[in-house]
Amino acid sequence: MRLSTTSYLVLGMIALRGPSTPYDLKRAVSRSVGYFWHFPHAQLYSEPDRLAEAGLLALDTEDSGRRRKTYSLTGAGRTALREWLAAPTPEHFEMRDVAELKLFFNEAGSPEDVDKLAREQIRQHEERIGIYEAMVDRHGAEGWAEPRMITLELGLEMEHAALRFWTALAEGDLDRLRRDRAERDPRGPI
Amino acid sequence: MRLSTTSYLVLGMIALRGPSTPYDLKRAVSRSVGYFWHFPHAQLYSEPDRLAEAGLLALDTEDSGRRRKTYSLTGAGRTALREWLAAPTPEHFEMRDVAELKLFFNEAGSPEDVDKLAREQIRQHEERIGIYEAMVDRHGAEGWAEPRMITLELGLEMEHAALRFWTALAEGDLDRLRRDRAERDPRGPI
DNA sequence: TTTCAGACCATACGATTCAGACTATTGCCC
DNA sequence: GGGCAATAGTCTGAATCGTATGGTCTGAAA
Repeated sequence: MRLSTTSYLVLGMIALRGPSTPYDLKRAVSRSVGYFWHFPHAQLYSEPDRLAEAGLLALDTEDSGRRRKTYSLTGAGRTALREWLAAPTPEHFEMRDVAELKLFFNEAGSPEDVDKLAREQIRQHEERIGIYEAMVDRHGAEGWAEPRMITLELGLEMEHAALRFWTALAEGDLDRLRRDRAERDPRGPI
Repeated sequence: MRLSTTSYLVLGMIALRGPSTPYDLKRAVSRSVGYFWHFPHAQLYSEPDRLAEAGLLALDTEDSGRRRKTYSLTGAGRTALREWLAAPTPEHFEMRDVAELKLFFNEAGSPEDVDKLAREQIRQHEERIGIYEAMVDRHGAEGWAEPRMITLELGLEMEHAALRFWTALAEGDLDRLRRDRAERDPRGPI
């Protein structure tokens, strides 16, 4: 069976959290990786069944009340996950950013559009930075010891990059952005 | 009819390029927005027909040889595009980054995995920066006058952010990343 | 003149993904 | 025992996806 990113998301989440119900997964995803990659929750209900069929998860069904289904990793599941983690990652990230698309097409619109767009993006990215910082705070100064907090740092770096860009654009000072970048990364182009 | 991001991609591209065949669109996309957002080319063949049906594009079919179909914007099409460009953009960008996912689940793998991942990402982002810089060069120092070059600047800013992160991770110096960021964005959290 | 490579161009299709509406259950407070 | 929020799960039609396949045109080698 072909394993998709969603498959590994499920395997990974169960590896980190221990045995989980689809609802557990849904909540865990929405409070972590869901911030940068959206996975529709319906998949988190159907995917575990596929994985169980393939022998990568073991299923345990409550025999009273809601009959919740709890899935746990099998040896094969853990192996599949480990192999994925160790394998090369050739795909470059994909940045699905509607704002960037609109910016690209701005010639077809009016200049005020760009202005409004930039201000809106600044607000959005500041808000997101606030959320991420709050998460960092909640885990205390020693949070960085926790491996799964590390991605937050990547998220913050990206958010700040976007914020700098839209701010420079709003202030009509893209040249300064370029100069700053050149200064900071002295290795220069390539 | 419900217009998707792909719809606006097609409308926008035709607005920028003038009348185009699906193949034109496919190439234009692959050399521009395709770098940050992947659109499967099959859609660029089917979507124009939907838009033509909705009256947003006009269709002109070659009457010899390949019978290529050329689509151009109608008034309604231009209006739809303008409205989209002027409308708010509530969605936050989505960063589909398999490397980030793997990093999040790294507890389930081995430390060498993270190391390999980081080195690979550094290579990838440096390569991509090279590509973007080459594009900038090709358009000369005055390139920034061209509106559609602006998105490249956002792309570069994001690439450098990712590069800084993975470099810091490889060097085990995430704290420095945080300090640098705090220094650069003195407004602090939020 | 034939043929062949390689670019150009287009469609088809089954599988997966998707949004989001909809339903049902549970625990708890009043 | 009514109301409500949180919990938990299902369904559906539509959109999207990757990929395989199959034409067509140009130019240069043979």
